[in-house]
Amino acid sequence: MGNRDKQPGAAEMEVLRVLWEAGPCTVRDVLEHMHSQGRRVAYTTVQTLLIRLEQKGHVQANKSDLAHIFKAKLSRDRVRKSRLQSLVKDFYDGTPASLALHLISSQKFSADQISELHRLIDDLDKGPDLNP
Amino acid sequence: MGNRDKQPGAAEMEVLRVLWEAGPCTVRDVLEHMHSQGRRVAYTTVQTLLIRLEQKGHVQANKSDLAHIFKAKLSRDRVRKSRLQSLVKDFYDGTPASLALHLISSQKFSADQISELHRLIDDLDKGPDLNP
DNA sequence: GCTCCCCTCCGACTAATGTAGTAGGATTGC
DNA sequence: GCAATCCTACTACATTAGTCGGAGGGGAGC
Repeated sequence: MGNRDKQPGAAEMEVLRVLWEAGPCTVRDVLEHMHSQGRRVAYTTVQTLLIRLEQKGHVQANKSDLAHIFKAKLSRDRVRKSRLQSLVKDFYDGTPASLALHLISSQKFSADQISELHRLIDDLDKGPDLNP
Repeated sequence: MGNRDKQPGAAEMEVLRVLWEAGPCTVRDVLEHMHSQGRRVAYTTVQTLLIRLEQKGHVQANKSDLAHIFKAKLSRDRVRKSRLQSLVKDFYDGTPASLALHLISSQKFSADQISELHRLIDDLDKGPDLNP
């Protein structure tokens, strides 16, 4: 027990998001991205966040240049998966399908989405394991 | 900004879960439920958790008897909704339908679930707003 | 009445998280 | 070569979350 799959905190997530969207960044790059999205935060705050993420192994730092370049090691997909799993575990009986059913029975869909759904479900019928 | 919709922490969630499942409880009730699920924790820890939840308005305390009785005010459904929303906002473009599509295209379903899906989607076709 | 147990109240400590200031080295523009 | 600028490193502080111990009140049983 201990470091199971603890989600990054909110501020750390904001930084990760920038890294995912913009690719490898210096502290200043991240800062500017955040500022341009209206997020008011100090240079050193971003720096601290990046360093902590690095210490946790969620970010990789290239320190060969003066301004270090930080790159996300933890993928967006991994975090998404983990968040999804924890939601499903806590509220949908551990069964992703339950969540799917819940969504479909309670959300509004556009016509496009409905045909997409039809297509997907028909695929499900035919053979769940055809496309790798 | 500030207290938007901050999710309860992990330990608080455990306590809430007991309250949701077992209904109104004393500190000891919650403690015993947790112990019986193998969760090792001290009496006063549970007490603190309950009191903090009360301070946040997530739990209501009836103090007329010697042993106070705590009842969840924050519903499981509300937390579920909030967790779902935040997942969708962060990873599915703000569109629950995207999550639904993703789930359906990436998860395995049982035959039963597939027919359930068919049923639901057909309903979607006919009239999305028929059943209130 | 005395003792024991259970309960609440209060305080406390640690770790994590969010936030940022300051010091001082390196780079660059003149 | 010097000043302005940018960067890192270090330190710090507040808040929140998780954890629990001890003091002291009140009721139950002898």
